Amino acid sequence: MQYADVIVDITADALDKPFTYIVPEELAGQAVPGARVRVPFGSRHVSAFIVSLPDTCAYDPEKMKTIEKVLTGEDTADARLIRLADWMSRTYGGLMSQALKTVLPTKKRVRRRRSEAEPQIEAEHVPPAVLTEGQRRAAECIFKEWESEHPRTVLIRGVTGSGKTLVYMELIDRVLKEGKDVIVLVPEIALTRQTVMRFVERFGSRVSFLHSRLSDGEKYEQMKAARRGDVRIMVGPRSALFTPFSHLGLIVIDEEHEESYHSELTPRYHARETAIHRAEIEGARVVLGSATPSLTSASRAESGEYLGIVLPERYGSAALPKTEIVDMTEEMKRGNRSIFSEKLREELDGCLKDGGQAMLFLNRRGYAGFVTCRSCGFVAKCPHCDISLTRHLNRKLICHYCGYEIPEYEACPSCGSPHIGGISVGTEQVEEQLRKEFPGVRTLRMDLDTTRGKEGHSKILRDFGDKKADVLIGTQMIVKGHDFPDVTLVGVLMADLSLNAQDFRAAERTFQLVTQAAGRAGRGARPGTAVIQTYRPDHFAIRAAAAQDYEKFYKEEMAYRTIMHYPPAGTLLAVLGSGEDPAKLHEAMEYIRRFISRVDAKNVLSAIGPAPQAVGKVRDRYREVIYIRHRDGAALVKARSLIERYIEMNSGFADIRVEFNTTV
DNA sequence: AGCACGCCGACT
DNA sequence: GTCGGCGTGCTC
Repeated sequence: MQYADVIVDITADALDKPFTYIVPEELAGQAVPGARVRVPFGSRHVSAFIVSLPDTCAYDPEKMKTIEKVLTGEDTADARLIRLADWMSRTYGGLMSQALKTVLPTKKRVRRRRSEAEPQIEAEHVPPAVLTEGQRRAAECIFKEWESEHPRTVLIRGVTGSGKTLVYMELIDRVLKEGKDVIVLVPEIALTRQTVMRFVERFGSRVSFLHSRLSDGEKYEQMKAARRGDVRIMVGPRSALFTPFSHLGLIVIDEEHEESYHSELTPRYHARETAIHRAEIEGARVVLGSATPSLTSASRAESGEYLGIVLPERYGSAALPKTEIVDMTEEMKRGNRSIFSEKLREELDGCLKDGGQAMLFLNRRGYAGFVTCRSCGFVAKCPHCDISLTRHLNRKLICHYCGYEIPEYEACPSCGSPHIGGISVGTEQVEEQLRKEFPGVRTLRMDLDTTRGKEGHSKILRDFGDKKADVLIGTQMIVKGHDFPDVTLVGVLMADLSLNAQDFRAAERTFQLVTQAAGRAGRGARPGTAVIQTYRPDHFAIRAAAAQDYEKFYKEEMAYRTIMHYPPAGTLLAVLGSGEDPAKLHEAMEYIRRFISRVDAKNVLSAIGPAPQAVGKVRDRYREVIYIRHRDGAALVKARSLIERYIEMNSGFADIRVEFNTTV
C-alpha cells in the first residue's frame, strides 16, 4: 500500500501538520511530492499538497481515506510557487511543509493598526529623471540581453551614488509596459522613507511595500492585492520574493551582497539563488546590483554565466572621497594610545570648525573573542583553515572550523610582547573619548543599545539629518541607508577588526564595510575625506577599499578562495547540530562525521569538524558544526539528503536538532 | 479554516 | 416541544 502525507491548508495553524492518505494505484504515477491533490477532509472536499510519500505510516490505516484526484497542469501563480517550494526543500533541506509556509503567504487574523505607521506619500506624478550617458548605455545593454532567447542574470556594479536605482527604474518601466509585474528586493535596513519616496514618485499607486512594521495580516492583504493585479511592483525584504504575481517579468535585487538575503530560518534559502530559480519557472529576468558585489556573483559575471555591467562614475557633483590609511601600530610606537590617530583628530578638528558633520564607524562585525597582539598586530590563526582562533573560558584557543586547539599565549609568538589578548572597544568608549578630546561636541550614538526602542533607529538618523549632532558614532548599521549631504568626514576605527571574524568571508565583509563607510563622506556639494585606522595597513582588503578598487580586491580574494576551495571556488555545506547535553551532542556529531566518511568512499568530500559553532551555546543549547566542502554543489545536495535520512532512521538523534546551511 | 456536535434561551 | 445562538473540538 502506498501512502502520501499531505498538507491540506497552510493558512490555519491548527491544520499545519501532515495528514496521511492512501494513494490509489491508478494515481501512483502522478502523486509526487509537490503535486496538488483533491482529498476528502471531514465532511467536505479540499485541495492539498503532497509533501512526502512515506513507506510506513503512524496513523491507523483503517481510518485513512483515499486521494480522489491529482490536480496537475494548473498554471497559476500558486502552482508555480509550490514548484519553487519543492525546489527549495530539495536544495536547502527541511520539510516541504516548511518550504510551503515560506512561499505561500499564510492568512493570519487581519489586525488593523493605527494608520500612522503606513507611509502616506502623495503620488503627484514626477517626470522620469534624465539618465546620464553611462546609465543609458547600461540600460540599453540590458535590453539587448533581454532580447536573446535565454537572457542571463545581469549584475550591475556601480559605486554608491552612480545611479543604480535610476537604471532599475528604466528597466521596470519597460517591463510594466510589457504588461508584466516586478519584484524589487532590498535589504531590510534600506527600506527607508527615501527609498519608498523615489519609487512612489516614479510609479505612483502601482507600487506596494512590505516592511518589518507591517503585521502579518497587513502583509497578507498586500500579497492579495498583488494577486488581484492591483499592485504591479512589490518592494520589500527577501520574503517579498514570494509575491504571487501572475505575470512576473523582472526581479531586481539591490545590494545583492547583503547577508540579509540569506535566511536564518528553515529552509535556509538564499534569496539570490531562489530568485534565479523562480525567474526560470516564471520566464522572468533577474537583475542584481551592488557597489561591492559578492564574490559569488562577481565570479559568475567573470565566467559569463551572468552579464556583468559596470557603472563607473559617481554622478552629480559629488566626487569620490579622499581616503587615507593610518597605521595604528605606528601611532602606538609614537606614544599615542588614544582611540583616535593624530590624523583623525586633525580632520575632526577641521570638520567641526567648518561646521561640517562627521561619522565615526566602529567596525565590530563578526567580532568574537579573537586574540591579537597590541604591539605588532599579530592574530592567532588556525594553521589548517586560515580562520582566527577564538579564546575560550578554559584558556584555550580553538578553531571554529575544524576544532584545532592550542593553549592561550603568555606572550606574542611573533614579537614577544606580553600585550596579547582580546580587544574590547565599544561605541560608548568612543563617545566618551570624543567628548573628552572635543569639549562641547554634540554626539549621537547608534548601536544595538540605543536602537532598541520602537523608532530608535530612524529617530537617531533623523536627528542627525536635522543637524542636531555634529558626530554620529555607530557600528555597521550607520554605513547603510541614508544620505547625509553635510557629512564631510568619515572615520573608520579598527577597520581590520572584521578581518578576524571566524569566517572565510572575513576579507570580503571588511572590504564591503570599509568601502561603504568611506563612500558616506562627501555625498553633497562639499568634498569628503575618509580616515581609515587599522593595525593592518598593508592588507589587500583595506588597501582596495581605501582606493575604492573592486577589481583589485576581487582578483586577490578570488585567488585565495581558489587555493582554499572556499566558495565560490567550491560549495560549503555546514551541518549545524544543537542539543542540551554537550557530550551527547558531540557524540551525535561524531556519528554524522563518520557516516559522511562511510558514504564518501572515494573521499572526494572534504569534511572537517565537528567543532563548536562561533556562538557555542544559545538558550542553554550547545551548538557544533561540521563543514563539508566540494567543487560540485550537487554532490553536497546529495550528501545532505543522505545525512537527513540517516538522522531520521536513528533514534540516537532524538534530542539533537540538525540543520543545514549551504554557501555557494 | 470550516463544519459538526452540543447545550441553553425564545418562539411558531 | 422545536428552532437557533455560537462555544469547543476535530479533520488522515
